[in-house]
Amino acid sequence: MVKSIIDRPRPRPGEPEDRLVPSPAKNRDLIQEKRRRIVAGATRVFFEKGFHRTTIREIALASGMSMGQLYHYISSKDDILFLVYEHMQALWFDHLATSGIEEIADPGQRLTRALRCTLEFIGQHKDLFLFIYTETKYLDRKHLRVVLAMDDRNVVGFWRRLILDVGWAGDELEFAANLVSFLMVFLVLRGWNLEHGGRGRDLDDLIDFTLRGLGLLGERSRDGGPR
Amino acid sequence: MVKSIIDRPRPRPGEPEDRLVPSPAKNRDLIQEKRRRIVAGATRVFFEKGFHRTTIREIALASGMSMGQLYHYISSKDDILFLVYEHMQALWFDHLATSGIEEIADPGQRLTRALRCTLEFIGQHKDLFLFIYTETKYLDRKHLRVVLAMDDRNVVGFWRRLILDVGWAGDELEFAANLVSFLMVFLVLRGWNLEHGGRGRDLDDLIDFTLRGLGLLGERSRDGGPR
Amino acid sequence: MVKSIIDRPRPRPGEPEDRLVPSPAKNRDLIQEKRRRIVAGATRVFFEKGFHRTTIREIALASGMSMGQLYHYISSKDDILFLVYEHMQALWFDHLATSGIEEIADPGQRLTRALRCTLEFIGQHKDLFLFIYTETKYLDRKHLRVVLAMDDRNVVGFWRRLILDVGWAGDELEFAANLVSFLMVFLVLRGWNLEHGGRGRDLDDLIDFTLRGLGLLGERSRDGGPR
Amino acid sequence: MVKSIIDRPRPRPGEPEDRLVPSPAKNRDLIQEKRRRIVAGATRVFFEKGFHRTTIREIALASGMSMGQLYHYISSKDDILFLVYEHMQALWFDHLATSGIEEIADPGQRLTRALRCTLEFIGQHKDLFLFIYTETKYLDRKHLRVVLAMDDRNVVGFWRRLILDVGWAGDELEFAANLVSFLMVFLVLRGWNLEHGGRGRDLDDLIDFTLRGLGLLGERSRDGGPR
DNA sequence: GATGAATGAGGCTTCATTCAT
DNA sequence: AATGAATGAAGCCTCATTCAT
Repeated sequence: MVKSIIDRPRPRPGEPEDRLVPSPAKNRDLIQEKRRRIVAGATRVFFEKGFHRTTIREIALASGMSMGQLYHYISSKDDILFLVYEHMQALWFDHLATSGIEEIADPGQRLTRALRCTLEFIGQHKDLFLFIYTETKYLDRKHLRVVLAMDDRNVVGFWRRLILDVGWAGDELEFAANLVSFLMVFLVLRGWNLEHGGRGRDLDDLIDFTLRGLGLLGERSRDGGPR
Repeated sequence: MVKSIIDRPRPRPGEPEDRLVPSPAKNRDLIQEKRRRIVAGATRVFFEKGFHRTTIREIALASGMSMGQLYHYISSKDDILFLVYEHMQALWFDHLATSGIEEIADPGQRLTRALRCTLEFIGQHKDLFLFIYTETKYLDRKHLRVVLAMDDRNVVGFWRRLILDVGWAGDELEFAANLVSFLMVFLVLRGWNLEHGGRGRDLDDLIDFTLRGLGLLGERSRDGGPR
Repeated sequence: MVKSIIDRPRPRPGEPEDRLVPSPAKNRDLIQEKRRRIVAGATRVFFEKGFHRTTIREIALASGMSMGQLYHYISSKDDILFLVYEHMQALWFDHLATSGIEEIADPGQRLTRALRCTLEFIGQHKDLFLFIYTETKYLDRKHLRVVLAMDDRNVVGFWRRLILDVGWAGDELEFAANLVSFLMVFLVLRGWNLEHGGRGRDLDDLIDFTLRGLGLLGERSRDGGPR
Repeated sequence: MVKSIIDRPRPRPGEPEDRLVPSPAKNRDLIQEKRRRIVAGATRVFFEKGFHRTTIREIALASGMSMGQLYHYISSKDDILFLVYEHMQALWFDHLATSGIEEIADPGQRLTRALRCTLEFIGQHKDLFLFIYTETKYLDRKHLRVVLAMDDRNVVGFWRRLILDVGWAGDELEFAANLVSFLMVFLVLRGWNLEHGGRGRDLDDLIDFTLRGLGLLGERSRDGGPR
């Protein structure tokens, strides 16, 4: 069961990534290493100027590569957006994998913990999420299809399983899993006008709201509930 | 009190819009009329290709204007994005104003009605909201500042007042109002993977979830609650 | 002889100006009045932004006219440049005419006085001269020909006559008259790096230099010479 | 002392030119070579139509480059104007450097020789000087500041030193150096109405006039004087 | 005579991608 | 495998002039 919750999607040879982000390079490890640098460099500039306003030249510079080299490991600007997305998911899964969620026996507590764990992670990568959630739609059709599938399988799927465990069923499961997935980025996407209060509270409040919305927390109170 | 809930923000002479979207044209009515056409034309093409991929030439064509004429009534591509945003808010306020919300005496029922009313409106303008919520960040700093202020005052402010009426207070009010505002676009932003089920249910489910999350609905049940 | 020195060139009906700057308007006085306003408005904006960077719209605004009205009294942007030039010459001649130069019997003193008088005038209209001496070349061929002819007849001609009176002759006369004409704008065209010293001296120094260059002042000394 | 008179200002790495005319190109030699071609091509078309009426496309064509390539080596149209200016100064200094001026021991003869040498040079590059002296003012503030500084340092500075050597001093030095600098372009800027006479004479006449104006030539005579 | 909205060609600049070295 | 120079199609915006009212 553990495996079914956190199932980090590493692309394997011959798998989607290869078809989506083709490269003439032979050495698979080198490709991985270079792409890591590309993602690292690209995000840095993307966060400042957004996807459209960032030029390939700037990405190459930030990645410490020449433009020729860059195009040796990717084949279009869109590819980079896709790699960033993939990178985000990998990071998230790694975070979850080391959080001990899987060892929690009680479904309610496991869900609560997953929420907190995810929110903490997102809070640590605000820029990344802000970026992804506003730029993803600009992927070309080909990449977009895959990203949406990844999101449904990995992210929504993750919540689907956890919610299923607390006893949900039917059509509403799909609804609930998507909604939770959506709520997780609330603080980041709306963060700008929540600056005033105690940061810590927001996180608890959001978890409470989510659980209560799901009907897992009786009445409004920040002290009670299965944590 | 009625007035304080729905307070449609029409720009007056000398008001923000004039400074933000300057035009050499003298006739204010003509400006309004032409800008209406620009917004209508622009949204049509924006929905298809997104802001960045849409050219000014296409906008002019879709608006039935020459490029020169277009630039007689706006002064940059960003202006158009801003006008679209403004248009959305005006539409929303008009919708609320004719919905009879203000006549509902009970605060809980009024909130519920406002939620439904807003969701219906957003549902009728999916393209518009999908577009706005992913492109707004690309406004230049000048326009962005105003848009965020408008959102806080008009949209968040609307929920703030309604939530206040049901007995909330303190820091959480801000949190709650923003969260509700955020939830309203859930169906639109995530709509793509909720296609399967009965469409009608989603709306009710989201209202329930929201009210329950706010602690205004006792237990999970799709039959109960103040509708 | 007096007349031959200062011969203010007022265009008469059917004269050059009419052919060069056509207008459908009938009332000659009205044309004059409107054009005065155009020149006044245009120079104001020209001085700030230069000819090319100033738009017709700005000129209309600065002249307190509509664009339609503007084009009723001129027929191209170049026309305005031409009118400005003409205006400058008219101003200069008026200045000379009221300076009493003509009454000075001694040719040397008359020349000296004319130099000073011109320099003072130019000093009072720095912007105008700076503008004219860098933009004139942008006149279209038709206007340019006339402007050059006017300059040769009125400005160079003015110096030609004065220099002739002090006893010059031959080919050198042409050379000298042109050179003096050229020297008069030195302070304005180069003024920027002569800011330090006493402004008053520059004027005297330039007169001395000119007279000495012409061989009309024995040795270098700012005290001697026919003033 | 020799060195202090003709000090051709070649831009070095990290020097002004780099900041003023940025380029993404790496190879410095290639930049030099390409810019040489740009200047050569640009001047050819500038001379015909002036700066404002010449399009970037025409410059690219005349330089034998694509527009993309052109913008690889400059970053705005103004840059080109600046490069032309710089080119003119480099040419002039080269001309002076090979003229043997520095070997002339007598200050008066050295000055006279410098005047002639400069006039000959200007005469050989009429178009260039005519162009530069009427377009410089259209440089944007950033470039203009540098151009004026260059002129003051290189051109005016050159005359300043020569005049100093013949025994001038004080405030008048500045005045005299600027005036001489100004007089050098007289023939070019006014050339159009000196076409008739013997061309050769003009040059001598101007030198005489200048020296006499400076008080270095006793009386008016075209035979005497230190040549 | 007056108004100012409308035209539309053309200006400068950018940049993802390719390819010779 | 690596480099970075080269391409050229668009992109956004301007503005002198005309013309319907």
